[in-house]
Amino acid sequence: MARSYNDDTLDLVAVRFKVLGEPMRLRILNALREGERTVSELVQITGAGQANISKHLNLLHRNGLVERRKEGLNVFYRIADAGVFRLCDIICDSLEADITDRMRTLGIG
Amino acid sequence: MARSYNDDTLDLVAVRFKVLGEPMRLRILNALREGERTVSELVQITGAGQANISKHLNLLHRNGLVERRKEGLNVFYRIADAGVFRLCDIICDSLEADITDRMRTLGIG
DNA sequence: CTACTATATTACCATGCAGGAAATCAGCGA
DNA sequence: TCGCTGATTTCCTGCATGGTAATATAGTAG
Repeated sequence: MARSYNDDTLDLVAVRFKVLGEPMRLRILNALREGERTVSELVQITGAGQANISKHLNLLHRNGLVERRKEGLNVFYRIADAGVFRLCDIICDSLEADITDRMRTLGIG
Repeated sequence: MARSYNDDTLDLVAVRFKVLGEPMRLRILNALREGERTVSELVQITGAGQANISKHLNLLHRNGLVERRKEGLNVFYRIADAGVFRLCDIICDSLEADITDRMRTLGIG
């Protein structure tokens, strides 16, 4: 608790938040939740273009969120930092609390 | 644990990540850590322009991250969701682990 | 009323970036 | 070698958004 944040640290934290602030990247990470996947599999799962997925994976990799493993023609990606899902859970809790609050404010709850 | 994420949920989570993925907004939140502040105070603390801070505060407010209180000419903002700092702490831990890993890879550690 | 202050809003510019198409690279088999 | 496939990279376009200056709004004091 009570960790101190200087501007440089906040910049780094912001970068990571920004990386996670893209629906397609979250879908990719979510698809990797149960284990590693090839790029093609991720393309099929997400329905996005192959170049698009590749670029997102590159970004995720550069930011230490996924790891890669080459095997023949295929490249397998996997979650490098499971803490991501903890972040998502916290946000979901917060979102739910937010909705509950708004409903209470509106007198629905 | 093992919360399920559908696409709609991921979209909402991404929005929140995106809101937090801006250094200036993190600086604002960080400045609010010890208590409420007026817009002017935040302008002075962050060194940013007044319109800029106002817009960021508006966005933070719309997304349920800060609350406002009017008192005369001043508007006081405060943290609405302290979970934000938990998120930052998790990311910082992750960043530190990442750096440690890279140093080990380089044979420094 | 006017004048002043604190916020908010609008208009505009510049940058960043997601997405797609096409070219390129890499690895395998014939 | 050529051909095929998976993946990456490059180029381009359109949209979103951070920053700033100017304007507008709200609240206070005189």
